[in-house]
Amino acid sequence: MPETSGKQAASERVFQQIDSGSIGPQLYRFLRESIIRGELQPGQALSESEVARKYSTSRQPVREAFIKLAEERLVIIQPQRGTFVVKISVADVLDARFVREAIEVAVVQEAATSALPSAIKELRNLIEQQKEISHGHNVDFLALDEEFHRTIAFSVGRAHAWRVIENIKAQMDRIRYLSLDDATPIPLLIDQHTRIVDGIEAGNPTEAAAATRSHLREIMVSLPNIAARFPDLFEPI
Amino acid sequence: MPETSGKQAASERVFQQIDSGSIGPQLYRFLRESIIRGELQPGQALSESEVARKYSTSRQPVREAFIKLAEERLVIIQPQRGTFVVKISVADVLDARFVREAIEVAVVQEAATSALPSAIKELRNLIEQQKEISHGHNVDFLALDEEFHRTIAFSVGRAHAWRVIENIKAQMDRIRYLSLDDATPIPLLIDQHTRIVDGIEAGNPTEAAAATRSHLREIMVSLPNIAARFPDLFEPI
DNA sequence: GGTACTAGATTTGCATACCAGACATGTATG
DNA sequence: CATACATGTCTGGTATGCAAATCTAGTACC
Repeated sequence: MPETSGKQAASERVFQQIDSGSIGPQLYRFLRESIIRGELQPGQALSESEVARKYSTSRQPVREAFIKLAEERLVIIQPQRGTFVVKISVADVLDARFVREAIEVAVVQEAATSALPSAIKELRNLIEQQKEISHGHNVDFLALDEEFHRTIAFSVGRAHAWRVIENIKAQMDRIRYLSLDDATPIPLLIDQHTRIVDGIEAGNPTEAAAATRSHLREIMVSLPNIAARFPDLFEPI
Repeated sequence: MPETSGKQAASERVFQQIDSGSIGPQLYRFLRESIIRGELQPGQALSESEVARKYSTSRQPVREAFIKLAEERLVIIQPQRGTFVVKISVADVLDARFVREAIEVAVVQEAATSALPSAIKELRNLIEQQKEISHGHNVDFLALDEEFHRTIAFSVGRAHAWRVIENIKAQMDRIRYLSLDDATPIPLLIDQHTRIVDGIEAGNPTEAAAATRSHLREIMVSLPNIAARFPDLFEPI
């Protein structure tokens, strides 16, 4: 214990990446990513004190992180029993998808009526980057895909709408990480991205919306397969 | 201090209404309502220890409530400075309205294609109740209005979508409480509700969506007036 | 062998103690 | 008079201790 006070040297912590701010939110982001990536298995127990020990902090920030995760339905806190990574619920995924489609379609329609040329250029640029992803690096595609959707929202000043989507999206992302290999082929997704930008550039909200809808419905194709392949990770229906 | 242990008799607490669960979430709901109703003024400081004393609890649950309120942008936590009720931001209200419209239009469209007769009956019933509200009891109308919208969502199994709306709605509700007297006349709002249900019953998603959109845009009419009338309660642009 | 019970270990919720940073105020200094 | 500075008091962030509920293991008993 070389530290004189409670505050730990930030660089000692495993989860300290480029994160800033106080420990609670940092832990939240770290655990959230771990759950989404499947590194923390559905059903697994997460005790406050255990996590606190592991990351050299106290129970307090851990507790705050747990509460946030519980609001997103990524963990469930059972008082006096324990906190557990929730199994993936098909219903939750579909609920999240529904809300995401509703918001994102509205955003894209706005973009189709008012996006600046610079934004369209940025989107085309992102699509080019997506094309350059080597076969098998599907994780990299996920990041670029997220950036693509976020860029659309920000291009019309809908940062708040994106924040709502971002929260909700966690449930969908768990599926995407599970289906890294047998999901919709990347070239097809890139085509869909292209259609979206085409609709935006053409100033055609209807077309852009339709393209966004079919793009966001791809997950409904892979979902049943994934649920069948990993029954242990899913909530029984 | 007649209590032997830390746990207080629940009935002693002011905010104990019909609330259940642990103290943190209860406090959250209570403070949230207080802010929405304007009983806690925008700009007002809320110290953790002060609130804890006032409601005979410790700082811990208060802290959890503050964090939740901060996520909804109802308060802002400034470390080592204080926590303050945020002034109403016109941009935040419009952001919330945009997302709400997107989600709720999607829900209503679903309702128009698959709502059961029993749900339609319930909605008509709610409209009748709204008509019976005596002049000047606008607060009662707010409750029935909320129930109307929630009923539509639940009638098509979109509880999750409603939960998202509910969170976001806080920003809009602050305006509605400020504009209790000079807002859109209640009979007009009831007409709009009727149009929505008509569209649903007719199985006409387009009509139901259009009615919902215009209904949810009413706030944009009153917003500038309110912002002009209560400049102190609003974030300077 | 099976069942009821008890003791211990864990769990989260809540309370309390301590810390560093921000701020207001009063004072000394130019 | 103005400015720099010391200081006391507030804040939220963190650490820790305690209580109640729950689960587990083992044991005694039938």
